[in-house]
Amino acid sequence: MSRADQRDESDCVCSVGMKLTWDINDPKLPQDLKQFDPFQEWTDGYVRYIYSADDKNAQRHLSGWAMRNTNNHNCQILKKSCLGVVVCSRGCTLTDGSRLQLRPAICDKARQKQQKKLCPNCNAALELLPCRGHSGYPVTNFWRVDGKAIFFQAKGVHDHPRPESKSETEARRSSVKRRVSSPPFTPKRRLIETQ
DNA sequence: AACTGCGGGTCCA
DNA sequence: TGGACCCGCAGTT
Repeated sequence: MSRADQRDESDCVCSVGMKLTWDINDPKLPQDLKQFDPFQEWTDGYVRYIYSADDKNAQRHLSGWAMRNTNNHNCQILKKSCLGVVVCSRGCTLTDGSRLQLRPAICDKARQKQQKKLCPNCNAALELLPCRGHSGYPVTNFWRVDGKAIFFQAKGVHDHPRPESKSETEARRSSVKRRVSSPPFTPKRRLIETQ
């Protein structure tokens, strides 16, 4: 195993991370790097990148996918696994012709609340499509800081649509808040957001 | 309130 | 032994 990385070495438009041979679990990672990868928000597949330790997005271990922290009992390597995407159970079509693809809440409790809400478009139930892209289990992302570099490795191919990016979700949340503007008691009409 | 990372702990192959 | 996952804690946004 672990030779899955050799796939497309041919079209070497590849990243810095893929030009080198390394694994996130290696005792020694490549040193004295002269070049880094630009941050990749939507990684997919069995890929590796090497970011600069100065890259803000890499520092925050960001991803477009909704990734939650996973305890791997290794304080050197941060591991995250994908939560999938929240869709309308009826698969309704939005006015722009697209489908609802909400970002699953990262916090367990918040996600349970989220799943009880209804589709903001057609009021059908929401459905969480779990990620099964890594041999039946969620896609995993690994982050490891070493020297002036942040090493990133992903395992698995997402088998579901993309959720809203984090920034999109935050933008929507704050716009809803602005519209409703802190309701003290609102017994009715709290199905969309906020609580 | 929700996000993020940590780490103790369980279950299972 | 390692991976998936649950849970609570704590600091941050």
